Amino acid sequence: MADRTKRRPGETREKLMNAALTLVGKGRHFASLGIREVTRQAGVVPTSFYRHFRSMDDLGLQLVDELGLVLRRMMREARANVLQADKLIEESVGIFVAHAQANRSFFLFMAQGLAGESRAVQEGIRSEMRFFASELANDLRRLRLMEHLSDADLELTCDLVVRTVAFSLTDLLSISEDDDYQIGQVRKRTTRFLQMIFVGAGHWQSD
Amino acid sequence: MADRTKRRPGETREKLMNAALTLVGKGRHFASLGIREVTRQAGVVPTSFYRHFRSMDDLGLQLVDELGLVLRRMMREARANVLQADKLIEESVGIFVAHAQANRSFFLFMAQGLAGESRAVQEGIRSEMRFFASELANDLRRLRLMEHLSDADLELTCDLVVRTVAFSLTDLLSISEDDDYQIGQVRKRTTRFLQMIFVGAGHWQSD
DNA sequence: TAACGATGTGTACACTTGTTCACTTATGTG
DNA sequence: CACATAAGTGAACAAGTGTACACATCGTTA
Repeated sequence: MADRTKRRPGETREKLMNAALTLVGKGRHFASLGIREVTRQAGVVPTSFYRHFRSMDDLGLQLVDELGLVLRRMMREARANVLQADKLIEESVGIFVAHAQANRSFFLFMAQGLAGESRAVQEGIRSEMRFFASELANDLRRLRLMEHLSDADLELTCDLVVRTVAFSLTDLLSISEDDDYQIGQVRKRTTRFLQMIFVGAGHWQSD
Repeated sequence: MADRTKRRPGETREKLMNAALTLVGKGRHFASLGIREVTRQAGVVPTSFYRHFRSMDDLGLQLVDELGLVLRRMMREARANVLQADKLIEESVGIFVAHAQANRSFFLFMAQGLAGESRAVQEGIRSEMRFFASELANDLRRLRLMEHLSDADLELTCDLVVRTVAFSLTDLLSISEDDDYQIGQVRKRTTRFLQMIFVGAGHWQSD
């Protein structure tokens, strides 16, 4: 009676995940969300939740998986657009900031999850970051950059870069979505951070 | 009838703050704590909460203030113990790790608050980190280190250092309290991060 | 077409939650 | 000492919570 149209499979599942993200985007913390709250936001009856998720933690885990996709899309774009090495850092940061703005709720969820309540979600996000760092290391090798570094030191550098960018994320998410001046400030600052790290890596002696 | 002893002023207030920290230490997220839950943990009747705090956010804010004291104590110890410049990084990281272990719940709360629910708590923690960074910059000036850097670039460097250490915090807090091997790994890794940053700062051209 | 499994719905129940109110008790100052 | 004020208490309430159960509906496959 309530629904007069046919159901697309997995529709409610998406609605629930989007609802959780929406609430996070509105400033709520994921750990404080309840099942009823999410289903209400999704326009779905509470019982439906259990058809798709065992618990809130479970939903969080599945969000981490989707977060992985977002990150991969971002990497692909960066690889396609960054051509010359001298603008590498600046452009990459630009792309990152753009993606963070476009998927605000997702990244908000990621930033929360790093120190979140569910150990599994925490580990999932950490794992995504490790993957990101190792991909970055591959790219640098491919571009014949930082060739004097040992594999371990290159990995160290990339880890530091990813952490720095992730922290900038929290800066970005704590300011207004359309405060272009402040966004520009964060971008400039992040760029300088990375430049300083790469200067350090450039003079690093692997011994 | 329930209490047979005299009351020390501010005792319940402390009990409540400690209760919140205890729960955070047990793996809960601060944003998901409720007033009743905290009072229960503190062994106090729910109504008492309102005698000291307006809301959970309020309690969070007051925790941030105490966090400030912890950080200041840590800085003082670092200043007293770090004598020669060549071991500066290693020893500072050691002191930091020791404090993080000794005040686990406090730092857990700090890590959570950075991407937390309350904007005010978030801003408070950020402000503590800024203060920490500027103190670090003062110390480096006093020790006649990094004299080739402009004030702005020195501040940039210190900010990056503090961020890196703060991120290591989340590594530290996600591993077991008494897994000495892993703790040593985090310490080594953090030390190398900072060394790389300072190599970068050492070769940085302020122009 | 018949039957089945996956998905969505409505109702119900036992708890927990935040907050209020009127009350007792302790503390410190005139 | 008396008294004002701060701190702690217990009962109560309306609202919200997670979860279970039985039932309805859809798409697919036999």
